[in-house]
Amino acid sequence: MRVLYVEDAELLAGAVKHNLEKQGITTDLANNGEDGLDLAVKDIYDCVILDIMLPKLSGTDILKRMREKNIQTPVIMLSALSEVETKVGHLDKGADDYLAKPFKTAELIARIKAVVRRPKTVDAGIIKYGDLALDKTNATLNGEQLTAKEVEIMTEFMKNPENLISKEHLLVKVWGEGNICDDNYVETYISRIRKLLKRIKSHVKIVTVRGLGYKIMEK
Amino acid sequence: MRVLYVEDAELLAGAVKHNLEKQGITTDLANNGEDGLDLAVKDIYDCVILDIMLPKLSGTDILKRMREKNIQTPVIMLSALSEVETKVGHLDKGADDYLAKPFKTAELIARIKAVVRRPKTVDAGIIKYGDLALDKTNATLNGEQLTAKEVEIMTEFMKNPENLISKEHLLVKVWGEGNICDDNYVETYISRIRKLLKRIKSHVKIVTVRGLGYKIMEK
DNA sequence: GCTAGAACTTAAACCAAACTTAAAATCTTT
DNA sequence: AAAGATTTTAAGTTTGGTTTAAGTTCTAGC
Repeated sequence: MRVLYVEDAELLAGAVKHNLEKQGITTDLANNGEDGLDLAVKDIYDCVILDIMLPKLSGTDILKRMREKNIQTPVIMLSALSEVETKVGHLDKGADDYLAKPFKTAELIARIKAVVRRPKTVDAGIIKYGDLALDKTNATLNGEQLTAKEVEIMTEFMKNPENLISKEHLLVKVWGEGNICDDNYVETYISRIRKLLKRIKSHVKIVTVRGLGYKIMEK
Repeated sequence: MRVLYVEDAELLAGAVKHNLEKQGITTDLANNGEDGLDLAVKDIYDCVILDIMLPKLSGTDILKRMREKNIQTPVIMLSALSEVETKVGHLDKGADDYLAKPFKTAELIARIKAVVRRPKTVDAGIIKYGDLALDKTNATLNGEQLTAKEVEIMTEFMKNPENLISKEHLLVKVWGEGNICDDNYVETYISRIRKLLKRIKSHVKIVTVRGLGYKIMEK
């Protein structure tokens, strides 16, 4: 088991690391938010423990960025503040548990185990942009069922939000290199997807850039 | 959302019930362990909240009996004691979360939501979804006898409710890696299972996602 | 404001994927 | 070894995503 602990109080961090490792939990430390986010993104951990008050980037921000990047590692938030609202807020923002400072290492270990033991969300192939969430594994956009081609097109847009994507690019990615290219394929599907976006009342729009292609933007 | 709250301090129980219901969470109350266990066994809840110190049967006992009976409803334990060991112990015995008294209702609500949101634990012999209960040890679905292959297929669906499952996945899981793959195996069985679902008048449907696979959903 | 090319929309046709059914083969049980 | 249950095979049918095509609307440049 391997965890990341992002904490600026170095004395505390060292003590916790020592205690966790006594229990066989390898612990990486970061003493500021930027380094923490960096490690959380680069390396694979079983669990990430985030202090909220941190230099450079708060724990809340790290959590947010991680989930944006689609990293679904379990996260436990730590804070000296015991305000209930904060707790509620974090759990809703994608944290898996919350622990108030000061805490006993035994309790932290229990929480880590509980959180790691939970079955993984099957493989969160979810890409988010604006108010949209594309679930590639389930082929749904905000819960609406999509067809295979619709998924592939939306993937291209959502992987490159606000970036121009040419019809040729879509033809290659979705229909494959070999096939004869007819822009009307793309146009037909764009039309259908726009209808869908309107139906689900999304604020995200597919904008046409005449002669060049399309891009998605928030209204 | 519907929860059961087992608590002998009636004043507290009433207040919590009131606050939960304000948030749209239907709350059943029991003021002793026996009634609590009874309700937990008979009715279907999204979450069960157990005080530990209770007349007749302790919260710990209720938890134990529930898990023995293979009821996998999420459980949150409450206690005035804040000893870490107790917390650790309960989490290891199958509780899903732990909250120390006194607590604020907002915090309880956050925990309930977090715990309900988690994907279901499955290893157990009985898996439930919607109005279906698949008993793997007896090979029955709502009492109807199933064949071995039918059980395995339903297991895959019910372990991942509302999630897309491809034919290839089913072929591997049910027929094994080595075998020659013919989608028609899956199709014939899906057809039979659909007939069965109709016969028992279940609200659960197997939905086809053309080109991608199947998923189960409540009508 | 006119025009031509680009982009959009719609509906119908097509065809591979999915469904159903029943009979043959295989495995189990007595 | 026969009876019964389950699984596999096969063939005919249906369905719906994709393609095709035709008509309409938009937009940039004159």
